[in-house]
Amino acid sequence: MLMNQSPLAPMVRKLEQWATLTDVEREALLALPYVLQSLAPNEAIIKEGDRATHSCLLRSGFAYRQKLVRTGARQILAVHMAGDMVDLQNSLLRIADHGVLALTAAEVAFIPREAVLDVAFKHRTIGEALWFDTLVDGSLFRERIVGIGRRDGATRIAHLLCEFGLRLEVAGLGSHHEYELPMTQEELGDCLGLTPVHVNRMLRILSDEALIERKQRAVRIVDWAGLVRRGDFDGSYLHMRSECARLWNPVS
Amino acid sequence: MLMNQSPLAPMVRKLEQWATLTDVEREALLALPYVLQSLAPNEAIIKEGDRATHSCLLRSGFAYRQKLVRTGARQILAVHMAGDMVDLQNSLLRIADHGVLALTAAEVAFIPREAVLDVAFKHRTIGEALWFDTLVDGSLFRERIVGIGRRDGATRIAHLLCEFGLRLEVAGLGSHHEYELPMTQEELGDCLGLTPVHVNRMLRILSDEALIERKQRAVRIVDWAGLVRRGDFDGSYLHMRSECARLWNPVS
DNA sequence: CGCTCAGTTGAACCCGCTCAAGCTGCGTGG
DNA sequence: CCACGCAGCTTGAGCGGGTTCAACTGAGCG
Repeated sequence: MLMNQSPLAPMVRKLEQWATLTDVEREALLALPYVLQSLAPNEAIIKEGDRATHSCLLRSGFAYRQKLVRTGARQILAVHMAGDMVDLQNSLLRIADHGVLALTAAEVAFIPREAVLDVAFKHRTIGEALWFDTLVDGSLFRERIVGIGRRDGATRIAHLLCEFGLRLEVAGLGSHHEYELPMTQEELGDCLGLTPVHVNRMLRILSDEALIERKQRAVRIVDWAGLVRRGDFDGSYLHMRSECARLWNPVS
Repeated sequence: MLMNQSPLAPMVRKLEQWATLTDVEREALLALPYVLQSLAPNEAIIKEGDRATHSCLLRSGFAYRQKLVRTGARQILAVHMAGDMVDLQNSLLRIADHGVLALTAAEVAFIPREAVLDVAFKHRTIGEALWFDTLVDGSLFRERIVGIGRRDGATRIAHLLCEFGLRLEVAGLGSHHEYELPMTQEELGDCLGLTPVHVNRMLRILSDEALIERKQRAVRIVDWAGLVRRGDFDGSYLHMRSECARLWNPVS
């Protein structure tokens, strides 16, 4: 089993965060049919309103979900990174209620919706893991609602920086306290319900408070515990394995 | 099969919105083990941080999901009505990342988590319907993010009034253009990321614009098409059967 | 009849927005 | 190798939607 050479290997890695898979199950996942594709920044994976026939595994790069309002403003709903299944949501619901786009250059694998459902219901553990994955996405949406609804600008940004660092580290893409942000300040604003100008000012404040250091898009978190406090961050909502809890709960 | 007399009948009704069930499947659902309970307003169904062992069917009344921030502010994430499965999210994820409380007096049926999973994976159609149900919850979360992040107060309220009316009508609990709001203005505010004072003023504006009429909590939508426009409402995100589309798309 | 909770209204304030100008880094081409 | 262009970042000044604080009204209830 040459798992690491399969284009679908990142999906196996991801699902093993949620469940322990047997060899048979891993093979069943790797045997899924797929079509590979490379995407340029801002190229659409699926457009709002489209009929989704395929699910999409993000193999490299970053992607984001978005919705537009009548005035033309954009709201970014979530940012995804290599290993994420970026379109279980839309593909299972059939009609896409939101768009998914490449944030950076990205490689994706499209898997037919029916094949995903078949493997999910043939192998209960896989099914539970996929379902769980969509539920964790939901948990991130909930935390986003709380942030935008009830936290001020600086807190929102601090929170996002914590979340992003942790997710990158768990995905094996970097360190939680030093990484490259793949988005512009405008995109950050659309993510957090702020204007780019305000994002800029709030980032400066976090720097001035000696919580982070920045050089272009590179972020170094100088005072992790401080940023966690500043961002009112409690990572339980990420539903990661318990080992990670030390990162947002400095006491334990 | 005395379906209508089973306390679990509302769940069957709900799932049949998402899938066509056979008699065998209906019976399998009604045969699920459960424990009934009555709840007073603001009584907790599950608290944030608890280990969830049961899923919960809301048989009557209203319930809501919430998260608290450090400052003490509350964000209401979703409001649920009779027939909704209010805790698939938490119970499948095991550790509750948000609390669920009764909004009004309510009757619920607790179903063991494992029994739900068993029936979902034994009957694929049921499994798909339950999964679909959690995905639709996710879709509502996404729309909420858009509203709070990118729409102003009056628009948010108009949008919520449209959503609520439609959901009540589809659940068989009322008419989309005339119903009783089960929440206080403070709760509305916590739902929409506004203060109660501002909710009050925005409701007045919608009245002044002759879109709605109010008498205490009773809402009558005088100009449905106008409110849909005012609230930038497009109900696709509810993923209802296509017949409903006429309600938010006055053209067709 | 008086208490309490929800709703209503007014006035002052402030966080975040808007508009606008300048800056920085970097790719491109002459 | 420099000039140019452009996209993203930075900073300032003024404005406004929504908040905060506070007082008052009204309905339900013991």
